[in-house]
Amino acid sequence: MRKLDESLLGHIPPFRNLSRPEIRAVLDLAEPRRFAASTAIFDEGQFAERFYLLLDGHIRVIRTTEGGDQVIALHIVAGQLFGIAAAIGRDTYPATAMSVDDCLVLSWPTNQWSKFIATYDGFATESYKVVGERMGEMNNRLVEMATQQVEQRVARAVLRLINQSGKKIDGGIEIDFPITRQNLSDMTGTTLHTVSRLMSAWEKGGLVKSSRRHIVVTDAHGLVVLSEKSG
Amino acid sequence: MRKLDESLLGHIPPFRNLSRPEIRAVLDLAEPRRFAASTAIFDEGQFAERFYLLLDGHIRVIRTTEGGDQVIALHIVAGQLFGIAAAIGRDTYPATAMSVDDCLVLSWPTNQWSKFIATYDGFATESYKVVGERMGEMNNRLVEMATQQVEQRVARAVLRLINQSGKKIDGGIEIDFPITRQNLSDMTGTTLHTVSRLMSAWEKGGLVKSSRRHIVVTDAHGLVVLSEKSG
DNA sequence: AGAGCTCTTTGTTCTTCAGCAAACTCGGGG
DNA sequence: CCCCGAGTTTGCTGAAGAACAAAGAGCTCT
Repeated sequence: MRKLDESLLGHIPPFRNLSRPEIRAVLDLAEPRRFAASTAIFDEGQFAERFYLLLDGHIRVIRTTEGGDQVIALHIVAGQLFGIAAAIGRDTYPATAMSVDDCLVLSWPTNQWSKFIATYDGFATESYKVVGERMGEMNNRLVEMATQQVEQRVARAVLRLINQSGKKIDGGIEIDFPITRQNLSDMTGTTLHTVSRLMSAWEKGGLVKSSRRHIVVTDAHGLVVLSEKSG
Repeated sequence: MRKLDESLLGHIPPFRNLSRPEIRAVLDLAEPRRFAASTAIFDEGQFAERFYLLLDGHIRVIRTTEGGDQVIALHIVAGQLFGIAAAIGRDTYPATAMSVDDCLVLSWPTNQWSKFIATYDGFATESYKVVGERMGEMNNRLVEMATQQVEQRVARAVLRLINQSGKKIDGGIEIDFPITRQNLSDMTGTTLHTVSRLMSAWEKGGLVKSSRRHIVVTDAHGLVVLSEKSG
């Protein structure tokens, strides 16, 4: 296997403060791997053998209920750690990680976690910041779910997606990975039918443009206004 | 001020592995304080100057929306750390902490956090476990909010409360702190009216007994069955 | 090019639960 | 001891959105 290049990690927050030789050491322990779209990287409840860094692509973190309902807890974008059960004192993964598109990931054995934390300057801080951000996001979503109507929730979900991984194109901002109405409904606790109706209405109102598994927001401000409309 | 007794901390998880002199050192840095019922200990967004340990009483962690809606994110029971913004790389509190009943708390300056983590054996591990547990609980609630009906959600909320701080009395398990229908509705994203109706129905069905700000679960198993009823 | 997916749209019906309204009850403070 | 306020109950109405149903539209694989 070809050696991984050090420039891969140099600019990624948890590794930003590391010296060249340190990055080399980290990379030598890493296992790189490609996942095709819609592949499970690990499953909820599984023993957390490794922790991961997403280098390229998008990952969905999913929980499934006994009843078979799916809830998308969050999306991971390139440059983020995931599967870091160890960071929160767990030894199993709390949710399933599924590749959305083609993904390139690095992973390390979980037993290296405490070494990384102890050894590498800034790694602990940045990792816990990631935990904090995810917690904050979940918290916000909890509040939304408890207080907002479906239309507001879906609008916010779309806005969150374009903030996290929107790509500016002419005529708007596009979500740069495939996403279905069903996915959006799994993020907001509604049905694909309702999402479809909302999207149609928004499209008529000139807020978005969408095609199969693809969404472009043409009037982000309008969506924000909508998402703040008091129920 | 009278010196705090070492037995206070000896059995509390994050401090369990500490030696006598270490506990002494920790206690000497702590500021003990009593809060009357329904007092804010800190507010959402405020600079996280200190972190806390609840020695006695119950605390509600609350988020308030611009629209004035309240959402109860979680309850803290005696023996738990709270206000540990530092653990998740934040410098402000993500939510408001409000005493439910009379509370006795210890607190330390946040700048001691990293010292505690670095110095005291087991403190880091246990603290991150706490973060993990809360994250898990929030995650579960998110899934519930997205997939379950009101009755199931309220049933689960009550069950969670008796698990966390239920007291066995004859004839059932009581929630050992004051709680209103409004509170329960703030935990489940519904209205006090709906909760009231549910409680009345449950009382008729022999599942609970309740009076003003006080709930006793007389048939926990029945509630579990109810909470699992597929929507 | 066609078959067969998966994804999307749109219509109709039905349920759940929020909103509004008003009365009642408990408990504590003046 | 009575008043007042916080907490609770209950009835009624209406709206949001889920469920059910069915058809249409792109992609992809032979």
